Amino acid sequence: MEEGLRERKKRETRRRISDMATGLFLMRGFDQVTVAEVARAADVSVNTVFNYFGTKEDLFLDRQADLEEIYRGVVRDRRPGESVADAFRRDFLDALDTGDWRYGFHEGAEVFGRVIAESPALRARTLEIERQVMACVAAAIAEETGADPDDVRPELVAAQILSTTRLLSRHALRRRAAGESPRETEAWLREQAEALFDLLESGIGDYGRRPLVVADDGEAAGDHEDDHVEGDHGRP
Amino acid sequence: MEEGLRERKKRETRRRISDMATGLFLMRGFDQVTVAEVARAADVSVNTVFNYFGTKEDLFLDRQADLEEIYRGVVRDRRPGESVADAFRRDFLDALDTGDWRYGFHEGAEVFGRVIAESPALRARTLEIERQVMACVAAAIAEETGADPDDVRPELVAAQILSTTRLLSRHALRRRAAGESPRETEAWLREQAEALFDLLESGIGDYGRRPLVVADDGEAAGDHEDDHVEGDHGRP
DNA sequence: CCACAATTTTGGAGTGACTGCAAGTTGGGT
DNA sequence: ACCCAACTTGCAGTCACTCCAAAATTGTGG
Repeated sequence: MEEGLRERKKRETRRRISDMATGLFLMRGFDQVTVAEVARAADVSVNTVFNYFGTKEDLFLDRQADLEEIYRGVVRDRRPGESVADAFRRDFLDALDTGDWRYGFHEGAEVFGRVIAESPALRARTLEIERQVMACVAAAIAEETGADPDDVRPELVAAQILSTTRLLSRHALRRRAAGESPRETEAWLREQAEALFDLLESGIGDYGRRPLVVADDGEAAGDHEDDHVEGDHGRP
Repeated sequence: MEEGLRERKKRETRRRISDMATGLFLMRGFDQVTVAEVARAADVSVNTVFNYFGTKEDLFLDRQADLEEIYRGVVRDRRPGESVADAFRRDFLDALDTGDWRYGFHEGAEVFGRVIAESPALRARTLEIERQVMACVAAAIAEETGADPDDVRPELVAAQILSTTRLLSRHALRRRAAGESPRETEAWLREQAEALFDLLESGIGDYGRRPLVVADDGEAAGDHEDDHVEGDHGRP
């Protein structure tokens, strides 16, 4: 059985709902659009929406599976001589070249990012997805290197690499949102990616080290800078 | 003005609500307790609960400000000769000695952890808090080292260090939940903390590196456990 | 073409978090 | 005693989400 009418209609309905939802969210913001509206736009009932998507957030963020598959590939298909960190560095720079969506460089990524940034619910879901992707990458690394089940290092490596790429993506979005041109942002990203991955690979063990002996006249690396701490105890 | 009756009552009410809520959540789980129940237990109206706490999750997770203050101190008060990573390693091991709550080693942490793990809403909020704490630590590092506002390294260092401690805490909770004794878990933690911080400080650049030359005969491709950097993960 | 079963869709009636508003109630200063 | 401000409360409403049973639709065998 290649594909019955039933399967096709289901796929189409799902696609229609997802597209309508994405369009509305991009246009008016996540919190300003109700699920009922999405349902009406897609010409289905609210219950049908929840039949296809577990939560409202899933209407907007439904690429987790793809992401996991891609990252698994990055780990699995790394080249001879490449470490895991090397492979991700290359993948990041490749994605930068091709404008791939996986790190948020695709066309319209700024709008996408803004919508997420403006909605607490979407931010939360994004973090949860990142966590699960991290676990997935850790599992891939563990399997690939044949690490002991009790070995925590695969998780550490995954966390550190993905922290790095996430940091780069976030800053790229912020810069684009602040009006920087794509060219500038890309150049900045390329430079920073090299710097951060270098730091990542060689270790942060010396970062911010206090000088053992206090020079009485000049100031050595990483010194005082105490005006007053800007108190930000507030809750969100 | 020292403290009027009004202030005292407010403080007491807030405390009563928080305590009642925590007690109920620990006993029956977060999702099994409604805000209305908390309100009834604290002898206030539902609106009053939301007057003190912005969301239901905040009833359970209200230590973010404390956490930020502590971590700021760890960065600011690191000793001569200590790097940021060193300071956090020391803080982690100190907390392990004193059974401090900040990394989840305090009495009853398992129940606490289980309640969080079982509620998607609480998990999400936890991630958001971790993100904000990370930003706070990054800011502290940037200020302390006098880093350029465009320098991304403080954020990277903060992310990596906190990823490490989070990883350790999470595994500790899982082990305790799986029935391991406090003594065993503590010993495991001490060992792993040293190993992970060592890896963190010296860099993960070689982790999982594929061999450059492939022996052509047989199957020496690269799915054996000898293709990752050696390191002892001797367990007790 | 006609049952008949399996699956999908839908409406309706909840639940629970959270908001806004207008009316109490209380504490502090005069 | 009086008043203002802050705090509390009840009430009505929105919205995401769930449960359930009744249609509507599709696939299958006669």
